[in-house]
Amino acid sequence: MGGYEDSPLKNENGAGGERSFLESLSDDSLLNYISQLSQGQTQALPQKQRESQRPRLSQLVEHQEKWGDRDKDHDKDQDKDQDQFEAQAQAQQDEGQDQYQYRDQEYSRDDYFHDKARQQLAQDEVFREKYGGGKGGGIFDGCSIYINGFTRPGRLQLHEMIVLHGGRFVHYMSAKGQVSHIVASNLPLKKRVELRNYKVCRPEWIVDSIKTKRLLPWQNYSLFQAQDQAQRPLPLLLPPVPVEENVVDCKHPHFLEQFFAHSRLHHLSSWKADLRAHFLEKFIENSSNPPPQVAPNQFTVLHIDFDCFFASVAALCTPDVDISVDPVVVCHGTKSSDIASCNYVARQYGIRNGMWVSHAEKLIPADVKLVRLSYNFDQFEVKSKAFYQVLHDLEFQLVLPISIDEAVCCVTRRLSREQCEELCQRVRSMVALKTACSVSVGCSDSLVLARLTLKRAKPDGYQILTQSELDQSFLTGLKPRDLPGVGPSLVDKLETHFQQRPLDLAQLQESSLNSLQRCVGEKLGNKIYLALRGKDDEESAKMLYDPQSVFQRKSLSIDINWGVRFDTIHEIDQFIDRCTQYLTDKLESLNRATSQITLRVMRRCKDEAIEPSKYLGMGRCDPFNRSTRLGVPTSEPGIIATEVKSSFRSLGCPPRDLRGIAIQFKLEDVRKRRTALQQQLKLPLVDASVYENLPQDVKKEVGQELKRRKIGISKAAKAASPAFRASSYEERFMQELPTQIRQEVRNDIRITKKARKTKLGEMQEHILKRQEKAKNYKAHFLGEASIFEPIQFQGETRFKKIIHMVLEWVDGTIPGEGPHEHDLHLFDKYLNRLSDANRLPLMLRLAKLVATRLDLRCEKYGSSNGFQEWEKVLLTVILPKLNKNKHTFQTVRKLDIDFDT
DNA sequence: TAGCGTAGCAAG
DNA sequence: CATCGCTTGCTACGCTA
Repeated sequence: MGGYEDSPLKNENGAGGERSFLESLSDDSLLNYISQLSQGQTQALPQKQRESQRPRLSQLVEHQEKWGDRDKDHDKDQDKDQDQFEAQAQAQQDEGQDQYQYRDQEYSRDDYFHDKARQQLAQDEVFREKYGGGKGGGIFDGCSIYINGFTRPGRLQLHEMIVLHGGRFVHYMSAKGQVSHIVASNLPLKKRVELRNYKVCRPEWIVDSIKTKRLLPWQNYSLFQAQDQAQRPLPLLLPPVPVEENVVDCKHPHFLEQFFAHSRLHHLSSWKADLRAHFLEKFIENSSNPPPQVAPNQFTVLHIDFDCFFASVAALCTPDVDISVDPVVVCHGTKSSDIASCNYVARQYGIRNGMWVSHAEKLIPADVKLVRLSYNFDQFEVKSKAFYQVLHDLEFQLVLPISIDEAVCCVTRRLSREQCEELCQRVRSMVALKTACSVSVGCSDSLVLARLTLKRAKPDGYQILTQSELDQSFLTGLKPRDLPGVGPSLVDKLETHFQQRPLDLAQLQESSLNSLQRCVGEKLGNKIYLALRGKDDEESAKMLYDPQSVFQRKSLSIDINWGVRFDTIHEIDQFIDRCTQYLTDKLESLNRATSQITLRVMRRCKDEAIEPSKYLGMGRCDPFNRSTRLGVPTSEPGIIATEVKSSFRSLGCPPRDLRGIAIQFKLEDVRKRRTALQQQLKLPLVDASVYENLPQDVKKEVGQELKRRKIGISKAAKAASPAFRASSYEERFMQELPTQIRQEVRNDIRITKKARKTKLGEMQEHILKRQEKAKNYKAHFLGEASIFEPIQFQGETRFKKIIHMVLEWVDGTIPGEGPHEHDLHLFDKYLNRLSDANRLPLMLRLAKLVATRLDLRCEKYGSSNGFQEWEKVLLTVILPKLNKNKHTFQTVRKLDIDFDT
């Protein structure tokens, strides 16, 4: 089984930006190709040749068999489709809204576009012969040119010029490697980024080359240079664009980055994750040595923690601030800004961490000045590093990271009181020496007591107490809140349950296990019961006995609950895309995958002000959760984003009421992954013997490509026949739909298939059942921005009727002048509404049907204005809509249809 | 009764 | 100016097969 190190090939575009031949293949084609190579059926071409000739395996291997009688069958298929349509339409006439109908469409790869491309190549040839373009010796010999968007001169004229002068006119950007030049007059930013590695030039390149009768250097006509110059602001009219430093608009592409850069909580979380990862790394590295086994009750632990870490470090970095005299707080602002950390002088006035600055100001006497310091995240890291270095140098058997400023250190034997004293003092003086900050230390023979003694030791001190020394007097001064795992909510529960406010730990110790469990639940009750006796519960002790499992990452998530203000679902979609990208990048670097995604949406409470008192804060919100199982682990941003967007819609939160978003991935178990799962879940595998048989020169390349795609090489797979197990395209297609839609499609297929075979009665029963279900579903989810709102076109909401209408419209206008502008505008609006509602399958189906229609009429009307107009509509209106959601577009890419225009 | 999805909580 | 309310993991609880 090959390892899965970080993929070196990720997005690695070579000069010229061409994808390598292997990269351009779909998984199936790749596997097919490998197996053929292995059997010597396909000639392994040298790199150069492969690049230029670029055999379309998809065509060679899979099309050929079907090609012959495909055209003949086409009309028949179409009729059959229509019949099915009618049958369903009939059966569902009374349902009124059959919006969720999808049909078992064959989205096979031998599609309109391939047929079309073939035909057009042939046409070009005819054209060239007819008008006597140079056979060889043409100006554009060897150039494959693609025209993007509106140009001047127009597409048709350029097409003619290119073909007549020996060039190849590329109609669709299906495999980007096939294109040598792209001609465009203007490109939107997104496109520019996408195509930045291509030779993109203005149409004048073609015109001028023909004029001068030689191929001019394309660089002189580079579109990007021209556009960059055009976009540069005039120096006097516009003020210099400031470097955007503080982006607080969540619609801005760099919002996440900016927000995180300033968020203390984000820093705390990621520091913690880093520390844990680092710990694991070391732990595994050292596991060749005898691993530090902690025997039950035979250890000493020190819980070590900085005194008001942020405040101390920030004060150290600021001259004229004395942490022992001035009341210091660390915060961003002056009013509704959270206090991240305050020193003990400030605490004397009742100021606490988490309090708003405005509140703190009120607590301070008029003659005292509250010192507000800003965060210095870099310095926090520096101090923390020094801190952990000290701990490592002290040669504890275990240094368990709790957070940036806090650690639990373990000695795997019981130390005498004197030894404990010495150790505590040693730690404190060493840290003070290296960081100029004070830490406090709690020391005991259990984790929980170390934690409690630490509380007592603060600030700037240490305390030692063993389980046997624990008595009433120690507990008397402590509150339930001091127990680990007990927060405000549990305190309230306990105080209510025991009718004692405030509640003392000494009192609580007297209550029975049973009583505690009734109050807070089984496990928590037990945990508190044990803690009051100085003992660790099993869950907490795991940290000592099996730190590896405790520190192993089990989930990955992103939470944004500040600055979230959107107006439209598109903006939210974009935001989801960015969040997903952020997470999948991490997934990639962790080399892990997810198969369960949870979306949490924070929605403004009905009675909460639009703008809460905290600047850009979330205010009071209602949370909504939705989780989805993918069935197959993935790290593909496209698949994941589709899923999340779908979940978002199903929660029906109006865009303007959104105040927070969280996306969480449950991670696959690291040990089970890749071996058992791959086989169980039918991920494609390449047989090791097949791989071994590959010619040497290709083997390495193929190996890298397989790794990039996370396709395993299996020694176990059957040596002989099917070299891989790849699911059908239909299945693949389904895999990439949002689960919710997928379920509907599946359901539909099942019903259609069954209805074909079974008796009328059964069919009706099914339909009744489904109607019922659909009704319930609908009742549940009807709301703003729901995906289930009926979408109208020409006063019609039934999709099958709409399809009929559109097809009639297409048919009726092809022989003439094409669609009327007004009609087109209405159609465009309808498509937008579909797109807004994420009704991808409907859009796909519509696109596919129009494409098929054009295909059918091509022979007869191919040269008519109407046909060409419609072709333009397909390429510039319909398909770009599918492209708009790049993530869903993936589905399409896999099918080898390229919807780029 | 196990397993699932959702919600809530605590921690730093 | 404001302000940067994250992220992980456990537990409880209600529901359903």
